[in-house]
Amino acid sequence: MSKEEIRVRFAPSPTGFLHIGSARIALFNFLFSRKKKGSFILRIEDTDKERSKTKYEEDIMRSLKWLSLSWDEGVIDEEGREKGNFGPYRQSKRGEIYKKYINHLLEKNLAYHCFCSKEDLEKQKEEQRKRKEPPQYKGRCFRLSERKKEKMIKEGKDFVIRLRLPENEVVEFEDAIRGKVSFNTKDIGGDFVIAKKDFSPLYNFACAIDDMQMRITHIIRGEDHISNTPKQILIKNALGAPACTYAHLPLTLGEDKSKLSKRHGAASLCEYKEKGYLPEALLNFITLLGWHPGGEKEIFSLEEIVNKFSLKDCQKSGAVFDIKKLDFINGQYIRKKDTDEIVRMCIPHLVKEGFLRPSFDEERYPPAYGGQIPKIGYYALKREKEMSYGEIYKIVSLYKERMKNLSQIGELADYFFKEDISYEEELLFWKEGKKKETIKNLEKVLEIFSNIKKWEKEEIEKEILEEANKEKDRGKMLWPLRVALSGKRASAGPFDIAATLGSETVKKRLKRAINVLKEG
RNA sequence: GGCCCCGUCGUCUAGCCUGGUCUAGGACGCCAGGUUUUCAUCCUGGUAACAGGGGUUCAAAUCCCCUCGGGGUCACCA
Repeated sequence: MSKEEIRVRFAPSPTGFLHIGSARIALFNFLFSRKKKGSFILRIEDTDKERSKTKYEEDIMRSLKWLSLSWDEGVIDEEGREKGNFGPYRQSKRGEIYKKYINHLLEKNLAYHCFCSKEDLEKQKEEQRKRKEPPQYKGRCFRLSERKKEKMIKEGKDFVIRLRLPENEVVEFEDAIRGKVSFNTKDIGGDFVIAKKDFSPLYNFACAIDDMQMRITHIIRGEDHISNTPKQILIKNALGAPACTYAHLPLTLGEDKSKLSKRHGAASLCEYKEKGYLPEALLNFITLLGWHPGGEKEIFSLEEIVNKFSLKDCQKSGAVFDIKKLDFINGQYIRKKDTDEIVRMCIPHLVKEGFLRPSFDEERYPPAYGGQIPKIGYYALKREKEMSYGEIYKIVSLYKERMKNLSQIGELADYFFKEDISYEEELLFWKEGKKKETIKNLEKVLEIFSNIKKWEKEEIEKEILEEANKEKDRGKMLWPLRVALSGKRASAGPFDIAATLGSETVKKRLKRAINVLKEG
């Protein structure tokens, strides 16, 4: 490791699924490290034993991998393996390291035991509030005599460890996005707690120690950490650690402009994955949330983004997450992507919705999302027939240009996967079309279909169009045909549907539509 | 409330540092028209913003100040 090496970290706490907002923070760290040819480290901040869960840790890693944000150091897999020379990379495994530094600070008299009870502290704060002073712990226990302190520890009295702060000092740091930011020590709550009685560290302490010990050069994180920064700097200063650069990214906001959270609907990454958003599209979209390279291009590959990336081009104000734009970008990516891949990605959605059942050995080919779907047969449950990969391919390609996300395939193309379709009788009428005329036209179409030799789109189109063009308004024939086949107000084109559906089903649906009209 | 951060179309943003080229550009959305049997796509056009007020200056979205507005944060959580 050379001295100049840029080192950044993403340090989530596994207390929930990976969120769009945190994914964005991870992304910016990743981009910066790649741009600077530095290292990207994944550290798990699991000091909160109550709320940290392995399943969340797994979700975080899986989501990052899904987005192809790979990391060079840190916790690398679900089995708990790690990679890198500055581990452990889970805070829960770093107890000894923290203890060492706490003792060091205690010895140097830069930290001290505090025996004040919660009630005591509450009282102190209350008095300060009355005097209109900023509430802060001014170091009452710092002045305790050595003898008294020893005695209280021996008696087993509860205590915490506090960091001794310089009074009325300005802490200043350089923020790559905002420039100079400064705080006065009197405004940060006084001598704050760095560890509990059992020497287990609190967030700011663990974080500062880790960043120092892991030689992080650039701390890129959300704006909500801006007020933690002076505390962490104070800790590092007490330990004589070198300063590093900070970059506080603006927050990702919900529609109400508050910090994005669960209550703003689908917030976890896996939900977007399940809805059929492409990782490249999501990545492209969240990159644009608070970053812009200038120019008018908006669709970028990860590689292009890395090349153009700069913290200077980051926005200072928060960005509202707009699903409409994500949909647009996702649609662009779906259209651009290889059809085979889109088909393979759509199949799990069709399986999930009960349209298809793999007729191969599921044990051998688990149809997991994103996994490789074999190009062999499926069983269409609602049509009670086998369906080849080729058929499914045809259907999906009809919708490739129409989908905003892959999970729409089921509701959009359901009539290909169901034997019986239903619809309102009136839907069959074109404009002010009459029932009699519609029946006549459908019967005509049925007759043409019965005489078609080659059941191919071109042939069907030629024959039908020839007849339909006899009318001034060919919709009179084409609209009822399309509705009879799809049952929908909006669908793919009638010739595509007919060709894909096959002559038997087409004729059956036409006859049924005619009957519906005659009986209705 | 204290402290901190921020403020260009409804949304994401370009422009701001290094005032004039800005009657403020692009994208999403929305609206209209064209293509299409329908829907979607695609094409064309339109809609809409410098938070407000003071300075500085020949000239301010751009520099300074104030006000207002929004957000973040104030734990023995992270």
